[in-house]
Amino acid sequence: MPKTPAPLYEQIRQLIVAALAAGEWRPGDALPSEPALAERFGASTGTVRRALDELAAENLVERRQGSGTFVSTHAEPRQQFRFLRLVADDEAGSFTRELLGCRRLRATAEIARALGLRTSEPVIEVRRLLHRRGRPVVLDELWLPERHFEGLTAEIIEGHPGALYALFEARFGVHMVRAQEKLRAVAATPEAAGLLRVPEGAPLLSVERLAFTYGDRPVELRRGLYHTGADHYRNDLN
Amino acid sequence: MPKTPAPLYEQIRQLIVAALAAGEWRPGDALPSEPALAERFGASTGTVRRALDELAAENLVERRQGSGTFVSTHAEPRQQFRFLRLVADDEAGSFTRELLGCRRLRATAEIARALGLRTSEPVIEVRRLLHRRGRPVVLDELWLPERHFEGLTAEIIEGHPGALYALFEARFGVHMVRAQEKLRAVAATPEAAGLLRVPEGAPLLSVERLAFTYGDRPVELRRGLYHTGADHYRNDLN
DNA sequence: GAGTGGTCTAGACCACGTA
DNA sequence: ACGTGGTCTAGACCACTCA
Repeated sequence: MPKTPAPLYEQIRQLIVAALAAGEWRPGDALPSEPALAERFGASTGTVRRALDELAAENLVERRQGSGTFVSTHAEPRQQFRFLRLVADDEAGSFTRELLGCRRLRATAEIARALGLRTSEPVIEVRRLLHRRGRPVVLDELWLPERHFEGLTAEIIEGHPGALYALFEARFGVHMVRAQEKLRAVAATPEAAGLLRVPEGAPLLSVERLAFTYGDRPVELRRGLYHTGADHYRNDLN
Repeated sequence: MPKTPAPLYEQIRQLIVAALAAGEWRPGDALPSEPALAERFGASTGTVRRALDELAAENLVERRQGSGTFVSTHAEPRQQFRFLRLVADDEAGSFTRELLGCRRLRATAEIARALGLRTSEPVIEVRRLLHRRGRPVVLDELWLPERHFEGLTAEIIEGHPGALYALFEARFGVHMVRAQEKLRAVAATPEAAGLLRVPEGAPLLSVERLAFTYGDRPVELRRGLYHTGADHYRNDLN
């Protein structure tokens, strides 16, 4: 039985993703208008429109009536904490960052497997704290393949005012598209307890995140320890 | 400045939701065909189609090519554990249920607030365990407004083979549409520790869920304690 | 074969943002 | 005033399901 080819709007969607991955349009840029894209792909505007709507639903592009269709960017205020689901119980207060360290090391087996690297390939490790109302609530450790983040240092991170993902985008051309998280409750190690100012062994929410760029390529492994005393992780199911 | 009226497809969407809430079509039923609905609402099939597509995206209906559009039901195998995000680290093994109790009581202030009841209105409390590979992994406590679940007893729960939400749907006509969860890491109380067979004070994942039926009416408050030793809570972000 | 949803098109008109 | 995306329509044809 001959397999039905993917519908035209899906093919066009994939072509646009490929163009995004190739950097034809950068985050924040406007895409060509619907008629222009329809011309380029030899389809009707309705079909192109469908492809763009799918991309908008995936948060790869953002549509603005009267203005155009734009490549999503983490630099935008609304996207700032797009992947951070921790909210204060009273919904108030924002985060401040404290960088703990940034160093180069060789991937452990676990990190290599997650990121699709060979063991002992170089990765960059970043550690930091997030505070809310002066109290530490999140201890983040993240690992990045060095080949995509060459030259990342503590100074660069400290010198950037926005979110980490905005920095990655602006400086290394790596845009995070989606992520997968695994949550567990764990007991605070002595080190984590000290940094988060909780008793040793206190329950913490462990959030292991694998983040992907265009084309489902994993480019960041992150492990967060959340102190859920006055904050909680919010999730909407449907 | 005169506010633009909601687009036609959105008005139609809301009319269909109202019909679902009124029970015009029950879970599992087929909706009328697109041309029939277009006739009923005085719109083109394209517009009705858009309304149905939105409802399908919200999981209120399910579309089956060649067959029709059907009201979603938790009785269907794929929907069985639609809201349960706990998966085994090795992705294998399924759950078995053990009912611990079912009793009638008066709503505490917290339960009343969450469910939009007056304090001390009657609610039904259900407690149960979920096991995987013979080990207890989830301790659930849930509270339901009695006025929507009149006559619910342990016998009824034990006599029903499928998921709780399928039972609620079949017996009480209450279909759960979406839910909101708040996650925290907590220390096991003596009782929870005993039931989940972990040491007292061991870290557990607390999952507080508020579930809604058609029209965003909250009809269930649930608190789960998950033992995340060999399982984790999975969440996909985009 | 009849009926359903899925794809694709062409075109009209509207609402919005920008200049 | 112009160009953008948003809504709505009408109709052709395809793919799938089921009797």
